[in-house]
Order: sequence, then structure tokens, then C-alpha cells
Amino acid sequence: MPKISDDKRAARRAQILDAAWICFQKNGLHATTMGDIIRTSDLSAGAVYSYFASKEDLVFAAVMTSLSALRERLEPIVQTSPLPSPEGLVRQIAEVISDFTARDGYDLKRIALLGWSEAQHNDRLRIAMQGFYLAFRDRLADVAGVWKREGRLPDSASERDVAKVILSQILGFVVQSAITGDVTPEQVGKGMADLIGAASKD
Amino acid sequence: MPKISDDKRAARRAQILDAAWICFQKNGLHATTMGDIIRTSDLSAGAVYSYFASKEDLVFAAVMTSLSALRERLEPIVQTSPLPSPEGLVRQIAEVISDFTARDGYDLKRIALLGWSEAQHNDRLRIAMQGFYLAFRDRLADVAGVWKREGRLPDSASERDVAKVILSQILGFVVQSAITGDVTPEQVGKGMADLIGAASKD
Amino acid sequence: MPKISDDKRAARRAQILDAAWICFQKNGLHATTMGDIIRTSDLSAGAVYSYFASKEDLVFAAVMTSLSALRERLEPIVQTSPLPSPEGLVRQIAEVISDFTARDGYDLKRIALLGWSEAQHNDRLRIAMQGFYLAFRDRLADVAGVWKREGRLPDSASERDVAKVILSQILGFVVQSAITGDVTPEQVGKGMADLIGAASKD
Amino acid sequence: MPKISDDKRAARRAQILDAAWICFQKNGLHATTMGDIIRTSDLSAGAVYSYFASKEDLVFAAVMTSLSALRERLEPIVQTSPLPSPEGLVRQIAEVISDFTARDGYDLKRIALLGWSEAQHNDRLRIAMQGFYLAFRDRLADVAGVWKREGRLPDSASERDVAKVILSQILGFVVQSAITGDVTPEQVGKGMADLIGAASKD
DNA sequence: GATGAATGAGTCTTCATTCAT
DNA sequence: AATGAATGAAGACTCATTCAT
Repeated sequence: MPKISDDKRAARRAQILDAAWICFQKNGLHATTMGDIIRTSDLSAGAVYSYFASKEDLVFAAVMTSLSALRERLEPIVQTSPLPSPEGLVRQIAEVISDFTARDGYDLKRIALLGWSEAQHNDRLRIAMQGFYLAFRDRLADVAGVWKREGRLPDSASERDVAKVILSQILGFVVQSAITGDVTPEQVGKGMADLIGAASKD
Repeated sequence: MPKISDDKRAARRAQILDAAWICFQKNGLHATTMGDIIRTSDLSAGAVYSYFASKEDLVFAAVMTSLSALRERLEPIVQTSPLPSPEGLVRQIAEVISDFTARDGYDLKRIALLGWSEAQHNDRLRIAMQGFYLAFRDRLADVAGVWKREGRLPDSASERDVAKVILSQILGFVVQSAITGDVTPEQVGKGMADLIGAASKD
Repeated sequence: MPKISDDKRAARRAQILDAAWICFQKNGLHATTMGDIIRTSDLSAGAVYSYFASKEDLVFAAVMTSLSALRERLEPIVQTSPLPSPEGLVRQIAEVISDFTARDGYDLKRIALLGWSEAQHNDRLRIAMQGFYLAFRDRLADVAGVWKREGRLPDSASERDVAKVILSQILGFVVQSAITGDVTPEQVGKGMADLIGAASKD
Repeated sequence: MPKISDDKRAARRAQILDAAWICFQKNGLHATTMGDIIRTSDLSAGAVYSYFASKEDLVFAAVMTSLSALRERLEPIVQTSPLPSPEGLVRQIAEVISDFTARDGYDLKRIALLGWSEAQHNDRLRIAMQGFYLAFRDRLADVAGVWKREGRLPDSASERDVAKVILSQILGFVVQSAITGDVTPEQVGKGMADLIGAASKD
């Protein structure tokens, strides 16, 4: 087997990452053994280790891959014009996150919880993850700026604080869904609309 | 040998749980070994095992203990009369959660993340945790009912959905604080007030 | 099993080191697996690792233990009074080394070769080993001083260089015996006497 | 495809053996992996395996090659006429061995130790090595015969025993140099001269 | 002839748990 | 009741060798 093509390499990597996520979701990051992943990926130990040097590397890559996939889905929403209302935005993001779940046994919400937990004791992961969330929050602050100019938010509103609240609402949706399993994007949209009070339209 | 007194037993249990949390926070639930906990607790392996039959038992007890302590702190807030505004309520709860952190190296936010993550693959823990959060959300729904009667929320508001949004906001605060480390209860209060628009006062 | 006595601890250590040398001699330092040593020692993996933190530690301890045992046997020879002649000294040392071999399958010569080889790539071992040989060579230089005063060596003799030659002779005896298996202490004594020429007596 | 020329084959073999020795010296025989050698030789795994069927083969060839190279250098010394004195002979051999070291990172002394150690558990290597050393010792016995005829050694001298002592001195020089790193051919020559007593000249 | 990706048995080490003292 | 030495199954990772391309 001489040099493998780049496409094939990428496909193998994806194959391993898929196997990893199947296992991680079922048993958690730590309870999953390399043996589990190797078995699930239908490759040999050596093959898996030729793509990821260690379990830690694999965990890192798996979390970052999920984050990247999420970013790709979120980007369009915060760039729509005209922008949705706050409750509309949150509802749309919640929908994207929920949709991810549907995809063949891949539950973004559970994955997110595993990643956050891991990041508490894994410096490399925490740094990378911080970068992701801070960048996304910056986009939300931009959105808040537009809302202000549109008169949806008072002039005294803090774009930074509004962005933090919106981000919290999204992260909280993920947690609550994962734990109680009974929260829908619609309910979140309705609840926010009720709270915001005005008969906001998307 | 004479039986040990109940007080002593309870003190020992607490001593072990404290040791466990010190370790869990530093290294996570799985990377923490029973040896770590045994060493930190200044007891012998046998002693620790006479209080908790297994590591899983200890993890379960540790998470539930944190949850109980949190409940005790949260209860008064949702029972104040007159009730705070939505943003005031969230700010107060965020303050309680943040205060927990101050206590000698005990960070409730990080602990919460570990517990949520573990609950994804630990049925006993998930059930117990669901019970806790659903009960708390019921209290929030009661609060939303009062808000409605007070005219703070429209008649068409769904108490259940508002409760979900408030809970998400709190859970999201925990996640965002743990990851980015730059969110304060005041900012969350301000951001919510900006979003809700009316110059609500607590 | 509460605290084990110091004697028992020492006995266990010795039991493990014995097992290690049996394996090392049979298969070499690297081809010997911890599993081999564990099996031979009739202990469990955990027990062995509670005495030696790693294979490297065990190798180090094994080599140093052999060196210490050798020192104890050599010490008396270089302190005899009156001192033997050069060829007598070498013969006596060679005898001690050969005798070590007889002891239940324990061959000091083969062990020495393994240790020297390992020291080429193991800094800790090399340093410790250097200390041992340099100290022993100092004793040989002392002996050479006495020989000079006794008139056995010319006034112009370099005690340091004579010590180096004597040490080489001993080390070389070990190597040659291990490889060809046909060198006796007597032959070495005779050969040296022939070379030195005078009909030296011990 | 056309067969590769014999010259090319020999060059490739040498290239692999050189790479092997670079690695062996740095990390020892066992710690060196085939991957190390393959990488260092700038060839592919398949290429290396087409020249040496196994790691053991490569180790054997590497050791024997060193031995052959040494023999070529030693041969002239024991055939000089007139022969040097015993101390002169040892000094000249020590010089040859030391000179080998100078050659771009190739240290014959360390290599010798690795080979001797390996030979303890590798029958093929031990047999071949014995053959080499016994043959060389025979040459030394021949030299001792000449010394006897020249009157440098007493009539009662045992040529065999003198050869053993000379060989030991050389082997010991290798060991002592490798371990302490502070022995020169001159010191060995001087020490032997001191010991032999007569003001021997080369 | 040459390549280097893939294999998988085997290595060292850890750690939850037990139980003789 | 308390101790902590001992157990041994299991985990992460390596590496000599092969063989499809």
C-alpha cells in the first residue's frame, strides 16, 4: 500500500472520529476505551494510532470537529438580513442544535456536555473552546448592535451584556434539553417572547 | 469495640465527600482515583469503603450533596415576597451560585458541569438529577404565575415556557461562567433588563 | 493486612530482585518482561509495582544490588595485610567473581555485561556505576602505593596508571570469561606472573 | 524492471548497517526500533526488509561487521616485525580501538559492550563472536611465543595464559573506557610498563 | 522492485476493591 | 472497627513484519 490519497486519509480520519463519537455518546469520554473506538471503527489499533497519536488527541479532535460543524450551521443564522428578533434568533439556533441530534445517533447536546466537562481539566481543550465561544459571542454582540439600531433594544442597552444573555440562553437550552429532555425550540421562543413582553415578530 | 456515634459517622461521611470534591474539581470525576480520595481524606481505604460501597456510590452521593446544598440556598429566593423581577431573580440566583464558588476552593459551576456530563451515562444519577431540576422548574413556574397575576407577564404567557427560559438562563450562566470565566450576575441582570426593555426594578 | 514489618518488606524486595535476576540472566534486561518477573516472583503485578515504581527502577535496583554485593566481597581483599602481589590480587578477585557464579544460577559475569551495556543509554545507571568503579579504582591506587613502598614497583611508577591496568585486567577477565568461558583465575594469575617476569609469590 | 547491480546492493546494505549503528549507539540494541533504522537509512520498510529478513539478522550483521572491521585494523599490529613489547602491543591496540571512536560518531567501545551483552542471550551471535575472539587470542599466543623466543618472557611462561592476560587487558580497556571515560592508551602502556618493571621499550 | 499503510499480539502500568491481621 | 498490602483484570500504546498497490 503505497502513499494513500489525501481524500482517503480524510475519509479514514472521519471514520475514526465517527466511531469515537458513537462510543463517547454511549459511554462518555473516559469510560470509552481506545479498544471500543478501534472495534467500532473497524480498523486496527495501529491504524487508529497512525491518525491520532493518543486518546487525548482523539478527544480533542472529536470535540473540535463538533464545534466546527456547529459553527458552520450557526454562521448563516447570525448573518441573515433582516435579522430575526431575539426570541426568533434563539429559537432558530435551538432548532439547528436539535436538528443535529436527529442525524444518525449523533446528539450534539450530549456531546457538548461531555466537551464542557472535559475542558474543565484539559487545558488545550479549554483554550480552544474559549476561543470558539468568545468568537461566537462577538457575533452575537454585533447582532445586538443591529437590534439597537433597529430600535428593538433601548439606547442604554449593553451589547456585550445582551450577547452574554443570549449565549446563556442557548447554552442553557442545551443543558436543560440534555437533562430533562422536554424542551423544544418553540417553547423557548414562546417563553422569551412572553418575557420580553412586546408582541415581537421574527 | 464500641460502636461509633452517629455524629461521628456523619462527620466522617462529610470528610470523605469534601475530599472527593477537592479531587473531582482538580481532576474530574474519572481521572480521580479512589486512592486520591483516600489520601486526601486522611482515612484508610477500608474506612472509606465502610462509608461508600463503591466509587459510583461516592460520585452519586457527592453530586446529590451539592444539589441539596444548592437547593437550600435557592429556596429562599423563589419564596421572597414580594418577588423580584425576572432579571432580578436571575441575578440573585447567579449571585448565590457565584458565592458558592468563593467557599474554599469549592466551585459549584465546575462541579455542576461534571455532574451533568456524568449523568449522561449514569442512569441513577440522571433520574435523581432530573427530579431535582424538574422540581425547581415547578417552583419557577409558580413564580411565573405570580408574575402573570402581577401584570409583569401578558395574560397569554405560558408559565411553563417562561420557567424553561428562566431555568435555561441560569444553567447557561453556569456553563458560560465555567468556560469563559467572564460573566457576572450584574451583567446577566443588565442584559436581561435590556432585552425585556421595560426599566424593570427588582 | 496492616502495616508490614520492615523485615518482611526487605524480604519481599529481595524476592523480587532475585526473580528479576533469574529472568535477566535468562533473557537479558530488555527481553525480560515485567510479566516474566511477576510470574517468577510469585507475586501479583500490583505487589511488584508497590516495591518498584517502574521497570527502569527495578533494573537500576538490580544492577546496584549486584554492585553492592560485589563490593562487600572485594573490600577484604584490598585490605589484607600483607597485600598480595599484583598477580595474586588479580587472581583472588577473579576467584571472588567466579565464586559468585556458582551461587544458584547467579552469574555475576553475565550480569555485569548486561549492566555495562545498559549503562551506555541509561544516565542514572551510568552515573551510579561510574561512582562505584572509580571508588574501587581509588582503592587499587592505594594498593599500588603500598606496592611502590614495598619496592614491588619502581619509584617512577604511576599509581593511577597501575590501578587502571589492574582494573582493566579484572574487567577483561569478566568479559573474556563470559564470552569464551575458558578462563580461570589461576590462568590469569599465571599469565600475569609470566608477564611480570619475576617469580613473584603471593 | 532490471535487477539492481551488485555494487548498488552492497552500498544499500552498508547504508542500512550505518543507520543501524547510529541508532544502536544512541539507544541500544533493543530500544532501537526497526522504524528508527528505516527512518535513519532514508529507505522504506520494504527496502530494508529486502536486505535483512529480520531485526535479529540486522543485529547479527551489524555486530559481525564491526568485528570484521576491527580484525582488519588489528591484523597488522600482531604481524609487525619486530614485534612490540607487551605494553607496546596493548597500547597500539588500544589506540586502534580509540581511533575507531573518532570516526563520525561511531564508538567501537560502546558497540562492543552492546554486542557482548546481546551475545549472552543470542546463540548465533555468541558462537560467531567466540570464533572471532578465540582466533584473535590464538594470534596473541603466537606473539607470546615470539616474546618467549626473544627472551622477553621466561621459558616457563605459558603462551596461552599470557595471551589470555593480554586479551583481558584489551577487553578491560574497552569496558573501563566506556564506563569511566578517562583511560588513554598511553596510561595503559605506562601502567603495564610499571607493572612489568623492566624499563621496556617498544 | 519499491512503497508505506495496516496489522494485532504483546508491553508496561494503574486502580477499584478485598480481607488477613 | 480499622488498616493497608495485595490482587489481577483492563487500559493505552508500540512495533516487527507483511503485502496490496
